[in-house]
Amino acid sequence: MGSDNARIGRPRSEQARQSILHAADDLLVDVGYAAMTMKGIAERAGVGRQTLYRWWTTKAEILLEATIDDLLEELTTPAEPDPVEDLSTYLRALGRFLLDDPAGLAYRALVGEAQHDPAVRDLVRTADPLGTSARAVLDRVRRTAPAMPDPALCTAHLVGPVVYQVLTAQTALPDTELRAHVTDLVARWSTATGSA
Amino acid sequence: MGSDNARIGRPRSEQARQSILHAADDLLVDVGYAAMTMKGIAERAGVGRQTLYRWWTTKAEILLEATIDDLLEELTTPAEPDPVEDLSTYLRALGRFLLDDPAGLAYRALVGEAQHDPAVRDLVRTADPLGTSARAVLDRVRRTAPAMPDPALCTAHLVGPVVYQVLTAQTALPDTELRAHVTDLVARWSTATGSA
DNA sequence: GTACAAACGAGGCATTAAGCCTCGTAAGTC
DNA sequence: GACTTACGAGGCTTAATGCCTCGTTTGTAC
Repeated sequence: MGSDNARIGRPRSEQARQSILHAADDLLVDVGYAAMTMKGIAERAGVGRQTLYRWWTTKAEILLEATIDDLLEELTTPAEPDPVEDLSTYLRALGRFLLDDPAGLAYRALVGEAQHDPAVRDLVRTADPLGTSARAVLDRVRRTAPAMPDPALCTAHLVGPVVYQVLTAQTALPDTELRAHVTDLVARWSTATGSA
Repeated sequence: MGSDNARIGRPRSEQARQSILHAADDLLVDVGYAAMTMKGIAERAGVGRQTLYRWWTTKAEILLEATIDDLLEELTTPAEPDPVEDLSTYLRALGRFLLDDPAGLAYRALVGEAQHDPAVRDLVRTADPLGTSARAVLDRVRRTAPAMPDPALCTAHLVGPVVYQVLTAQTALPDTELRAHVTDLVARWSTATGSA
């Protein structure tokens, strides 16, 4: 599908760009990722197909650009003094986001496509919107949790269960489980170590 | 793509079926999931395309059937007396499996496709091979961990971080992190409760 | 304001896979 | 040995991809 040549720049008209990104977003919600086509995006946006191919290589690229701002905004939760509360709030928001929000649907579709297409894998890994949002929360917690390891590992431990549950079961984890999970993590990160 | 009509039964010749399943498996490794086609599978297996459409609806269905046995076998780890050791061994095997094993590659591709196609989502959720394998290990641990909640939740907590890390970063979690994670889980499941 | 160049909408094109259809053939059953 | 069902082969319609060429518009240089 996608070749190697990367497009640089943007459409001349910012309004056209917004039309395209909105068209992609709407199409995803309307027909799903599989039935979403470059042709369909172009038609819904009222632009020529070549305009799409000029600035983007795949529908995944368009979709990521269309949703990344919403994604980062939705996953920015207010700081709370208690670390457990802070992280729980974040995970609750994450679960809701992945299940119900259009941008969450887009993120799931992109992670899915990343399993099929190496170019999309690199794209999502580089943007890493979920990791970025998690890092923001984890940085707040770090003051009270000196034993926190590498942020990437923390992120995986923190969000892994939630993401796994949504990807495989289309379900959110119950609140009590979320709290227990976060409590364990904070305890381990606060004291010297939690294992052998 | 996939309609609603479910195929029942199998090819008349078991040998033909094996050829098809092997062809699907090989094709996945050779060209990746995206470039894998029904046409390609049929040609490599030396069967007519209609034979594929007669018994399966999508390449995902073929792939799942082709790899589910390997998958369950690879993720069956020997019992160990210490629960922490038992679960750690399982998670280590899971990480290796998802990263390196052809059946692990297939599982990732299927989870990816499940984000695009509701039919595949149901298919994978019903088969739930990873959940099945995790349950086997968790059942062994249950004796020493009376406070374990719903197996589905336990599975999400146990394997979530590992799966997330592989899906998003194509990386395994380090051994020390795995142990710390498992230690926390076992501690919580052993005592009355780990949260408020 | 006029000239120029780049991007644009439109749509034609070759290529390819999906999924259905119909052939004639090869198995298994009674 | 007749009947039935699956089979391989491949033709077909439809539709998306990604490239191409047409005018035409639009923003900039003079």
